Order: sequence, then structure tokens, then C-alpha cells
Amino acid sequence: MDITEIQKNLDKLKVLQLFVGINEVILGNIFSNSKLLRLKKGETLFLQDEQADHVYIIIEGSIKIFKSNEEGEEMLLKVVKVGNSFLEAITFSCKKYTTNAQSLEDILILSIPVKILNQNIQKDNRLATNMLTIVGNSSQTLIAKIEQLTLKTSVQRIGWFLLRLFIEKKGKDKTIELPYDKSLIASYLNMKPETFSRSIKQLKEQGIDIAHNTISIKDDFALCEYCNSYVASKCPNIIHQDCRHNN
Amino acid sequence: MDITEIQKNLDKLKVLQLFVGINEVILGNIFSNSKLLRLKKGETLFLQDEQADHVYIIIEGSIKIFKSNEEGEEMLLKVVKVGNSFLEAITFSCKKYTTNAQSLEDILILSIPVKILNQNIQKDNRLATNMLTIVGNSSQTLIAKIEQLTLKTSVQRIGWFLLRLFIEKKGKDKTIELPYDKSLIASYLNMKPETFSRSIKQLKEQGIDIAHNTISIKDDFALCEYCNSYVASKCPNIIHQDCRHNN
DNA sequence: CGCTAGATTGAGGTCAATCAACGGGTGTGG
DNA sequence: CCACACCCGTTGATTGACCTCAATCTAGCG
Repeated sequence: MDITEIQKNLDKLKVLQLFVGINEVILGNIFSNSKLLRLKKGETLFLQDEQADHVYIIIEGSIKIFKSNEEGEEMLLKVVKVGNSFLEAITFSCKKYTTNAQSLEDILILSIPVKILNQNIQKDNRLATNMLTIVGNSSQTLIAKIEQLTLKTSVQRIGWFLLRLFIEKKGKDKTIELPYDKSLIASYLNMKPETFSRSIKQLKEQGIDIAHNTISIKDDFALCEYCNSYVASKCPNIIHQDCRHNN
Repeated sequence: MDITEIQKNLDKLKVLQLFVGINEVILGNIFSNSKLLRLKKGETLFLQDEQADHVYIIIEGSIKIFKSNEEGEEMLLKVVKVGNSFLEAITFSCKKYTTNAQSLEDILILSIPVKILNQNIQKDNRLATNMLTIVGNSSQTLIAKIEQLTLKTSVQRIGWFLLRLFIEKKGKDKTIELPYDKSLIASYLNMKPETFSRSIKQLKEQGIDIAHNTISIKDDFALCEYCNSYVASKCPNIIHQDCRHNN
């Protein structure tokens, strides 16, 4: 019920993918029934098998969504950054979280009761279609991840990851920074830090260099061989005539 | 426009998850703009990167959804059976299929133009929420698949697959038939047929026997060690006091 | 009966994991 | 200011799981 603080963040909230095109009345109802939470770095947001009664949207910071087995091994599913929700973590049928969520830094999040969300879905169709788009996209990302895990080598997975980083930044820079610790990236790509380290050496021979946390590429097309059609659809180089996915 | 044939299958169609609770007018609009297709075994329904302008629902038979790389290797994502759709194959943003689909036997399918579906989503909220449930569930299945691929050995993956088969059948039988070729199952579990074959031998020592296409288990709990919480939620044995997931 | 596709078995190779040691930052306390 | 511990990342040596290739077996079918 900390409406005043929600008001302060209203501008950030209204433009989120989940709330695009939703009228003020619905938004008001959702926000007035939601809460803002602050968590310190490393705190747990929810655990696998807990009752999934809230949906979260990140306003500041980032969190990791992961699975773990009885041996304590972690399987990093995704890192959720500012402005994103993670609806795929909740099931619409079984009502329990199927993953764990932990903050990677100090975070500020909006916590929406699932019940409230469901009530408003009935009232505003746009909310349902927005959610559909979000869950649909995350499905695509999951499929892409499966493709990488099953059909690609460790070097190829790193190349693919770096390519996505460069496309995300959209800048003309041939140099960018790694967004997380190397061991976290390794986990996301399903390999051990040692393997990550060794694979990077192989990439060096192809004009892709990682020194400390700085990645630099020889030219704009150094990573093209790690592209696939899903990534290509977001790549500014797709217009280039040498691009495999140019059509 | 083969309405008469659609009429014949109306009973089958109306009870599908996608159409639950949708009123007759909407259904009529959807069906009158859809077509029934018959494909022979092995025919291609759509290919990766093609324009995704139709959504399909299977009325008879089954199909496989898979990715393939330039070397022709296949990565089986899922097998879609009677009554199911595969909305996750379409993107809501990029409008291209991200996977391939091919029939595993002679099939009869309903082909709905995406445009028609979108129009009716605007009119009937229930259609949107039904889709949300379907895509949400498939997200969960994808997450479960990633978990298996990354954290489990080949023997564990087979055990998990067999467990799901037994739960699906729900019967009290300790003997069931494999639903597809072993090589197809192997592909689904991301291993080679040879590895599948060798892993089965290891399962024999635990009271799980596969002779030809018949699986038989020593007792109802032989496969319990391959369970996880997502599978457990559908397992009749979860009420048993020895069940790890009983709570 | 022979043909063929699928399944099994064996031998050998490969990629990534494991285990262990080391180096370079960073922070803390004396 | 230095000594020390600690974490992260790197490097080397070895292991192991799964793949590859090839031969053989089996079941189904005309």
C-alpha cells in the first residue's frame, strides 16, 4: 500500500511491456494492490516449489532465475533485468514456482498478487494479450537456449552469447564490457568456468578477444558465424549483403 | 471452407483446451475461416523461417516439432499428439516459424489463419486466457527439458521419460508400450540411439526392463528416483508416504 | 526367402568435466 | 605500509560420458 512510492515510479511502470495500452483505472487497481520490495544483493525472492502467489517486475537491479538439483548444482535459466517480468516462472496450472529467483545486486521490484492480475485479466483483454506476448517471447528464448545446448559446442555457445551482447548494445563500438561475472555467464551457457576460460582462447584466433571484462572484436562481422535466424531478426547487419540471413 | 467436414469433427474440436468456454458465434467464425488438411506420414507441415501465418491443431495423428542445423542434425523439441496445438512454435513478434514440423503418421489437422485468431482474441477474452494457459504450460515443459538436458545423465533422462509415460497412462499396469521409435525418443532426450541402447542396460539392473517396444517395471515405485516436482504434481503416487514430493 | 530399416554391440576417439595448483587482484588487520 | 587471506580466473593433467564408425543382429514384409 505504499502508493506514494509507486507514484514516484509510475513513469517507469506505465511503459512496461506488460502495461502497454492498459487504461488508468485498471493500472490503478493493480498498483494499489501491489507492493514495492527492496532486496539486498544475494537475497532470495522465491524458491522452487513455493506457492506462486505473486508476480514480480524489476524496477531497479537484476535477478537470476535458476534451477538447482539435490547436489546443489545450479542451472541458470536467465538473468532478468530492469523493466522485465518473468511470468514464465509461474505456472498457470500448478500454481507453484518451478524455479528459484535470487537478486544479483540491490533491487527494487513491484510485487503483484497473482489473484489481482487474474481479476484484471478478466476486465481488460489487453492485459491478457500483453502477457501472451511476453510468455510467447520467453518461449522462443527457451527454444533458442535448448538449440544452443544440444546442437552447439562450448565455443559456439560463447560466440552466440557475445553476438547477442553486441546486438543488444546496438552501438558501433567494437569493444564492450561483460555484463556479469564470467562464472555466471559460464553457468548460463552450461559450462564450467574452466571450459569458458579455455574456449575464449580459441575465439582469440578468430579476432574475438576477451581481456579481463572487456570484449573486443576485429570487425563488425567477426561474430556472424554464431548467428541464427532468431538473433538475426534483431541484428543491424542483416541488411548487409554478406549476411546469411539477408533475404 | 469445408464446413461440412469440420461439422463432422465439431465434437472433437469444441472440447479442446484452446476452445474451452468459447461461445458458439466465435467458434463459428474461427471454424468457417479455417481449413482441414490431410497429410501423409513424413510430410512437412512448415519449415523454420517460413512466414508463420497459420496455427495448427491436430485432430488425428501426431507430428514432431524440431530444429535442425546446417549439418542436418535434428533436435527434437516435442511430439504433438491428438488434440494439441503448438502455439509456442509461432512468435508473436517476429512472425516466422522458429522450428520445423513434420508428420509422424497420416494426420488430419485444423489450420487456422493467425489473422483470424487475432481478430477473435480481441472479441473474446477467454480465447486469450486459454492461449496463455497453453503457452504457459509449454514454457514449463521447455524449462523441464532444459533442466534434464543440463543437469541429468543419459540414464536419468531415460528414466524421467519413462516415468512420464507411466504417469500419462495412469493405468495400474506395470507394462506399457513405447509410443515411438527408439531413435525418435533418443533424439528427444538428446542422445544417440547407441547411447539410448546402452543406457537401457543400466536401467535393467534397477528393475526397469525394455524388451523390444515393451517396458516393464518391477513395482510402482521403480522410477521414483527420476521424478521431479513438476512431474510429481501429476503423479498418482504423490499421496504415498514414501514419495519425496509428498507434502 | 531375401530385403530393409531399426536396434544392438564393440572399439576407439573427442569434448568437456574434474581435480589440483597457481596467479593476480582486493580487502582486512596488524 | 606490509602480511595475509580470500575470491576469481587461469592453466595443466587426467578422467569419464557420450559420440563416431563399423559390424552384426533382429523383426517385419513383400
